[in-house]
Amino acid sequence: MTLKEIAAMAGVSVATVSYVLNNTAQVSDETRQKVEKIIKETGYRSNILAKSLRKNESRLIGVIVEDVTVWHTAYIIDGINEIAEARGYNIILSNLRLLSKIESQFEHISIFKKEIDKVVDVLIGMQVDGIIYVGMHDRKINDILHDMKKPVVYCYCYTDGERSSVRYSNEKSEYQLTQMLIQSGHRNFGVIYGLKESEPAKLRFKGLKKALDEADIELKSENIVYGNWTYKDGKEAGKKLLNKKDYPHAIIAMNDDMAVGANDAAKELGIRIPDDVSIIGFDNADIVHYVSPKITTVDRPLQEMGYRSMELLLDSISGASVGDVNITLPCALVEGESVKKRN
Amino acid sequence: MTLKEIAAMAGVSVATVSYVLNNTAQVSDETRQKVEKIIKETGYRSNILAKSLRKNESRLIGVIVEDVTVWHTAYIIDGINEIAEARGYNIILSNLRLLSKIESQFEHISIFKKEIDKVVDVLIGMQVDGIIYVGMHDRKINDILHDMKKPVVYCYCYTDGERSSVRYSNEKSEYQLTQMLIQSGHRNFGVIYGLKESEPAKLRFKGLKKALDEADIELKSENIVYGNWTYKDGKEAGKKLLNKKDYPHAIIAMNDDMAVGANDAAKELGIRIPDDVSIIGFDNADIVHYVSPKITTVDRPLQEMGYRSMELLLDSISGASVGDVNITLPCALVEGESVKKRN
DNA sequence: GTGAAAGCGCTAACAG
DNA sequence: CTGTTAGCGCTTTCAC
Repeated sequence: MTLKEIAAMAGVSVATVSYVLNNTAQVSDETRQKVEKIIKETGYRSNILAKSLRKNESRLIGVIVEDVTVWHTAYIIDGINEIAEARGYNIILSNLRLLSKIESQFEHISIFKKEIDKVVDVLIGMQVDGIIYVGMHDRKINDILHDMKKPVVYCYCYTDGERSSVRYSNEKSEYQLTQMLIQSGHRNFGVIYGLKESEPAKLRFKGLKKALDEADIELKSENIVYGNWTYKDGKEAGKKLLNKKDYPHAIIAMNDDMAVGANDAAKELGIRIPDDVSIIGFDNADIVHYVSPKITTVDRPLQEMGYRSMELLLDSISGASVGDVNITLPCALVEGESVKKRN
Repeated sequence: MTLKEIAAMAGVSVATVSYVLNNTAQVSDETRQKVEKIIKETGYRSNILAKSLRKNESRLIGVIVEDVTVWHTAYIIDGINEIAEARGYNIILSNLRLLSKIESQFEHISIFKKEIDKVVDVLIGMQVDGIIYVGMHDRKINDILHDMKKPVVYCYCYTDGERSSVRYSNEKSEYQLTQMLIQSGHRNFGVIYGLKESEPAKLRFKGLKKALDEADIELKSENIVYGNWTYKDGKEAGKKLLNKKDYPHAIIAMNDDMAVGANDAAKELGIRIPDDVSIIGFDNADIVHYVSPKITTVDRPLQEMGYRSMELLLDSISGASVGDVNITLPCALVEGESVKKRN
């Protein structure tokens, strides 16, 4: 079914049908009804490709995700999608599948420039109005889309230069969690640090250190143990921290997996959580709701990051905003049962 | 940049540029190099929209997912994506976001026919070559896309009528798990059933019953307890099953969340897993790798379901296959530490 | 109010 | 080997 056929059936010109369809000119009631009837009967749907070509705007957004199976990605896509639906945009999803391609050496992402270029080529070929790039780790990356003339927003990562980005606050969230522990009466701290070189780990440390410093609390260097974000490392770290006489009474694990590991370590050592030791995590992973006691943690605003990314992009597309905007959204405390008030 | 401009710069006709670009006619080396040079210099990318319009094929696949945040969805998308990339197709993702819209009353999905129609309208308008519909629960649904003339594949759900589908085997997998328990020497069984009306639950029950019947093992009706797939329900069910003298020595939980709940129930009752009681789950959820002991379970071939769905669809598009094909893929046993061999 | 016609960027006869 | 040209389905100016 094409416009032309509808026009023929209705005995009017293609222009008139187009007017009716888009409400773009005055059409007599009689004609309008005639045309609408035929459209309904035939189930005609206009060809968006042709329309886009003619109007030189696709209402298509390219979403490049580093890996769709990294669980935060789905929630960000969900957020992007909601705004897209409301504003009449469609999403082309490009999945780089970095996880299976590079395994753990994600820092060498620049190697994948070629693959990304390929994806971008297609997206631009599809005439997308803009691109959102969703990272699989929160970190700074090279502006992979540097030669993109159209608006770009980085989400769950960021880049140098004139590019907008949407992230969550690592530093502030860990700062607040730590403050909460301090206010609960804790003074003797242990830290289970994430991957030493990782940016979120550094930022989270900065946040907790700030809170401790402000309260004049010393953090002994032997009470800082490093792990690689995994349950296993968390358990080992927990044992190191807790298997000594003067073990810390509050453990800040930089993510939930490690917090859960430490929790299990405590159990094995016969140390009660939260009565003997309080533990907090980060991320609000599913797992914290299954373990006992539930681990107190912090929830990243994933869906919200999707909303904001899309809004930023659309503003940029419509010209409502220019230049780069860097948004850092707050995380929300999720209270579990792993923190004890001491007084 | 358009073909026309490139042609002008190279001093040839648009046809020639098109020939070079698509390798669709013999072009002299001299001309080819001249054109290629300009293309490279200008970074020209052909307009896929225009090409699709002209060729009347979009190489676009519509993927409708009931909810992208239901975790299996991401893996299926990943699988679809991999094939798409290899075969030169692009994915338009439509996310119905049913989870937030209907919460638990997903059986009333027909209400959402209107929303789905809207999505399909857009997809057809985009001239997609076919559609894959990814369910959030494994079940039979009305053929929501009944008036689609183009190929459709249902994934993680199915429908009546001439539609292809790709699923995993509930019945056979539970059958095999149960056989494994029987071979390990178990004879006294308990079942933690999922939502009574749910299809996977019924199928899984059918599978386990078949294995028990074949081995002439009786399943006492008081040893069947129902839950709603949640950790909490699993824990309650576990208590019911285990808090009596002659408790079963092997518990078949119909999913991992409930298995983990039952595992915790056992712990609270001082019953050792797997020494006193063996437990199995279903789904290979993340959680089973965190708990102690690791729960033996079964992994659904999610990525593979994505592959097969896409392959089926592409075969149908190319005319390589006609009629509906219904594929049921096997699950893979994931051995944990929750099953004891008794002899 | 309505229609004729140009043209968005591209492909593919067809002619030379 | 290369160019001319029609036309994919649509919007939009301009005329009537």
